Formats: sequence, structure tokens, C-alpha cells
Amino acid sequence: MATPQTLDRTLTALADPTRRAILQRLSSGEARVTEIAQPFSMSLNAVSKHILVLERAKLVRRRKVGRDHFLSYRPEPLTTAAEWIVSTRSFWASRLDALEELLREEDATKP
Amino acid sequence: MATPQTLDRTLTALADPTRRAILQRLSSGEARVTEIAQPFSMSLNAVSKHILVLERAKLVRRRKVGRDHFLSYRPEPLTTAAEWIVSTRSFWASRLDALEELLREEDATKP
DNA sequence: AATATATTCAACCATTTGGTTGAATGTACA
DNA sequence: TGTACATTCAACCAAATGGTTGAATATATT
Repeated sequence: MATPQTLDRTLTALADPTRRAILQRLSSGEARVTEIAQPFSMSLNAVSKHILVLERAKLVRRRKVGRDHFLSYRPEPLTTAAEWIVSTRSFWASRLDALEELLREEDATKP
Repeated sequence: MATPQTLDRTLTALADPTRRAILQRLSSGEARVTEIAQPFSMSLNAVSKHILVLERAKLVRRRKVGRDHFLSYRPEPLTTAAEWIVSTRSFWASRLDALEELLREEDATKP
């Protein structure tokens, strides 16, 4: 439904390099909190907080197995964000072709 | 080139409802600062600051004519943002079709 | 039972953010 | 020239953000 709140949460979550890195890590598969935190030069707690932000934005889902929390990437909200971009493009028409082409290219190289 | 900094500025700029509203306003054509500020229930100064954020993100361009500053929408950075989304999708493949279709629909209804 | 591991909760702190008001700057106009 | 208008600059403020450390909770292992 793309409520402004949803869009807010999505874009706010994406507007941080640490959180984008976490998403990129998760885009290649599930991981536990500690595993996600490992490459970062900040405390585990800090990463835990970032994960909460991503979870609130529904970009990440948590599956608890015993003491381990497995996080996975949920890309659905990105579609909402894309919808906003499209709805705002207007005289952006010329750029649209480029985006469509880009999407198609990616589709070809990553089957 | 999609430096992380560029992406940061773009997404940070988009992560505020006032700024998204300003962009939407501008997507239907140029406007002066006062015109842009008029519908908002905040001070002109506050809106002026938001415009600066959008300008820093290169989502808005300023053309000065006498005492008037005309702002226009520059959608290029959105392409960078879209690139990031695409590069992170990975097992998002199924959603991609939906996005492509969406783009095509929009293209049909808004010639 | 005792200990180690995985994670969050809570309190705290510095910086950023989004807003305010009042003054300054530059341009248009009578 | 004087005055109105368009905009930014500067100082300030409250709340949010992104980080820290230390304690709490829950599960696993010995």
C-alpha cells in the first residue's frame, strides 16, 4: 500500500552505509547476528541496533533457533521504494529506459 | 560512479517526507522557494534548509534569476539508487519481474 | 550445577537533524 | 531614495541517531 510511514522506514533504513552493507551481506544468504557483526569495527551492540532498524523496516526477518537468531533479507519493501521513484519520475521518462535496460542486463548476467 | 557518499546523500535526502513532497512538487515543473514552501505548515526557513539538502544530493538544481531562485528536479541520482537496489537483489529475482512490469505500466499510462 | 555463548536491554554520551526566530543580503519597484 | 520582497545566514533548541559500556536473559555444553 506504500503508506508514507512504510516508505519512511524503508528509506531511513537504507540511508546508512552500515545497514546497506548488512543487507548486501544478507543478500547472499542467512546469517546470525555475530556473523554479521564480525567484519565491522563497531561493537556487537551497535550492529544489533542496526539490525533492529532493518527489521522494523521489514527489510530483514528474524528466525530464532535456540540462542541463535538467523537473519534473512526481505526485499519486498524495495519494491515500494521503487514505486515511489516511478511515480515521481514525470519528466524523467528518458531515464526510465536506462533503468529498464539496467534491470534487464542484470537479469541476463545473474540467472 | 555511485560512490557510497553519493548514495548516502541521495537516500538520506529521500528519507524525509517533506523532502519527498518537495520533489514531487518539482516533478511537475520548476518553482521558486516561496512557492514550494507555501503548502507546508512550517517556516520558509525550514523549507529552505530542506531544499539545501536536496541540492547537496543533486536531486534539485537552482537557477537564480534576480532575487528569485528557481528550483528544478534532477532525477539522475535516483538511477544510482536504483543501481544499488538491483545490485543487492540477488534472490530478489522473482520481485524483479514485478518491478519491470510496473515500470512498463507506468510508461503506458503516462506517455 | 557451573560455565560459556548468543543476544538483547538499559543507561549514557556526542553529534546530527529538523525545526524555530531574528538579522543580513540582494533585488525590484514606487 | 526608500520600501517591499525573496532568500539565506546565524544562533539556538529539542529530539533523534549512532555509538559506547555493563548488566540481564536465555540457551548450550561440560
